[in-house]
Amino acid sequence: MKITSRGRYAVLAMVDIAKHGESSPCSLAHISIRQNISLSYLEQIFNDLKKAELVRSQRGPGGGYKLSKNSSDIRILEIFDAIDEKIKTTGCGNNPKVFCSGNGKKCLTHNFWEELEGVIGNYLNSVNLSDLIENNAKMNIGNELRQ
Amino acid sequence: MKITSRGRYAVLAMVDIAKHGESSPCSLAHISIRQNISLSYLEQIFNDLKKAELVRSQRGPGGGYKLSKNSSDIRILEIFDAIDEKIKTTGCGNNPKVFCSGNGKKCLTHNFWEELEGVIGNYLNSVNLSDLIENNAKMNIGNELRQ
DNA sequence: AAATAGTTGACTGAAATAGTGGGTTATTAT
DNA sequence: ATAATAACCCACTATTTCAGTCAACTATTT
Repeated sequence: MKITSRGRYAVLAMVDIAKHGESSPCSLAHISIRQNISLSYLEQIFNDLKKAELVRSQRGPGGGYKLSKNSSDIRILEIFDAIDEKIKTTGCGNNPKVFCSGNGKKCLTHNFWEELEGVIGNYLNSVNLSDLIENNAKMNIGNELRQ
Repeated sequence: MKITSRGRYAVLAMVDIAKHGESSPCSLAHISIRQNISLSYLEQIFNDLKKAELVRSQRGPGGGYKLSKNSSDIRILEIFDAIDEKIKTTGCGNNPKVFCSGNGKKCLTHNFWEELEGVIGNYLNSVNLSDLIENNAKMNIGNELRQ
């Protein structure tokens, strides 16, 4: 169970932009250098981020990308959705027609995996870009569940 | 971000055994049929589960695997650990020497990914096999975080 | 002795991941 | 105008991981 580089880069690049403020657009070339991410790879990722309208682009010299809304209004889950970083814990992908076992019935663990999916989704939805800049990242949430 | 078949199968097979009770050992052949999992694949998985002492084996006719402790004492996280299903959200694997950026410093998002790792780990640690049999799987935990 | 069932290790096909590379188009500054 | 910049777009590839197969061997029970 791991997060892809694509997912990590997307969030990292968005934080980079958010950190730079609203003043002028950030070029991918700069992000690439600052965060040590391949430029071409960034281009692919930002293609998706733009389609999802999380960023706006500006071409030409001095151009780059800006957030399309306030950093406190962009949740990490939105970024995941934008780049199609799926949270997929079940084997059947939750398609009711071809459930886990293939016989149309949920397997013994299906509900559990769905719950896990919910736990992860809720957390990703509870953190936004400005939280990450403050670097507190809601440090307390995980502990509420500790036994 | 997804769980491998290996991880899903391991938990599913363990639930299968737990469900069958303490009476007689479960053969992998039977689990294979009941849960629709390749036998050879199960063999590999149980090799690890045995090494981690989550199950005990009995060879020969009538043999198979039994849980090594009470089903309520086996947490899902233990199963993940046993088969080396890592929860790996950071890019650097949390090795302090080669942190995210390669320059020894944590990237802007490092702490966030670690927190996510904690959230997932806590959940997996809060559910045991007997919870899954009852199929309630602590249905309420995910909702505590919902906003 | 035969059947059962665990144990072990090597091997393979397919898919996903993580990039690379080259070229095109729009915009700005000189 | 023109040159520089930076977004945009598409095709391709190497590597790794995943999922599963196959074959041979060993221990135990009936």
